[in-house]
Amino acid sequence: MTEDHSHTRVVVGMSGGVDSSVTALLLKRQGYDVVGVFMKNWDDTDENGVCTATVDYEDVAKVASKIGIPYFSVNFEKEYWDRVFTYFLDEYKKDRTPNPDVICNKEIKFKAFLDYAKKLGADYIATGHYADLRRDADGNMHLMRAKDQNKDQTYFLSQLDHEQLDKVLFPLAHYTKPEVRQIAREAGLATADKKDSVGICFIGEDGHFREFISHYLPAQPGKMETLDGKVVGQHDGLMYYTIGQRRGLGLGGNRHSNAPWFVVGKDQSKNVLYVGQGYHNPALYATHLEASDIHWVDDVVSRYGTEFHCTAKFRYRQKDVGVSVKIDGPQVTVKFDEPARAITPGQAVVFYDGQECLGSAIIDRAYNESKRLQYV
RNA sequence: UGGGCUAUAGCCAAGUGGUAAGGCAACGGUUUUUGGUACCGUGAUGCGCUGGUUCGAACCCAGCUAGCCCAA
Repeated sequence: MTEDHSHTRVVVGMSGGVDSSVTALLLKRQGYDVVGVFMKNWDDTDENGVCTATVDYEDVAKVASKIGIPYFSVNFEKEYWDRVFTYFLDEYKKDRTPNPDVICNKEIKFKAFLDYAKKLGADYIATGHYADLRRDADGNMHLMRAKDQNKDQTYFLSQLDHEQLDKVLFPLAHYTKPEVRQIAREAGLATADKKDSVGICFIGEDGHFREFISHYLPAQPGKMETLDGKVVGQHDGLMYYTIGQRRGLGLGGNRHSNAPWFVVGKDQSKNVLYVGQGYHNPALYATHLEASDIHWVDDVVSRYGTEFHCTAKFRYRQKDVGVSVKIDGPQVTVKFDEPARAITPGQAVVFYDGQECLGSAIIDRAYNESKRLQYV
């Protein structure tokens, strides 16, 4: 039996990429009243007056026309600047490594955009995220990993709550990326073979990370030292480096070792970047961490109590590992079953119970047994 | 200014007469809705300089230059 969705309005966040294009297509085919909306969150007009968002919006127009849905764009530059970009800069000022996309989803795509869609009379919003949803017997929505485990994006959605998710559809939940592209090709969508976008939306894909931040924050060069205090080079500013980073140090091998160098710590008060050789450098391994800004999709405490075992990942596209969680008010302590590498302040620690994404917190500190690791 | 040692790509470093390994860095690419990581690819017509021996030298010889060590 096919349900009649013709009176259910879904506003699709269309980025001009293949994923959101197919999202709109699938919903249209299912008979929903689909409206495509392009979110403009950043003014990326370059010195030539060309704006890549314009190109993306043109792709949205082509796809929407092909599918046969109305479309338009909405501007969230102000909200994005205030809620995402300001946070982004504040974190870098603290020499931490923020994850703006997690906040963007929380504050813009599933808040500002959701509110906006409601005003348009939307029953749901939909995005091209690879994630799944499951409603339990009590009617509460749960965030689940996508069928395509390789593309699963629940990491970035981990700060949403079930009330937000109640109004969301993820049509790509059970499709793999290759299938999505195939659908797009068969439907003749202009974005079928468009390259996936990567990188922070406001920085672009060309890896101009340093140059970009230098426009907003003053860089303060200093020394690179080994943990035993030997000066081995100069750094361009602590904010440009993240824990576990290899490239960009410019340090070569020496008579003692030809192993690659990695960032193994920072000391903001001394403006020193600590570096060490070897991927498995002991200074990169932690046994537990402390995090704040805890956000649970559902009421985890009533389900598991304040102490429980689950799995977690500390960076996107990393396999999750077993952890013991202890919640203490606004703080959470996460102890790893096995030592974990490059636990970085500012990044999200995302919790899972099997296929379900429970929520996340933002990492503040990492420890190796009783010793706090010097990471900021 | 007596003796000894070493001088090979940005940094380490193989190679001791037959036509320049490898690692690190750097650069390019793949992966990736964060920054990264990982993976793949790219380097010396030349081995401190100048001569010599040899069919042929980074490798042998001489001189020079630089650095290190030991004696003073």
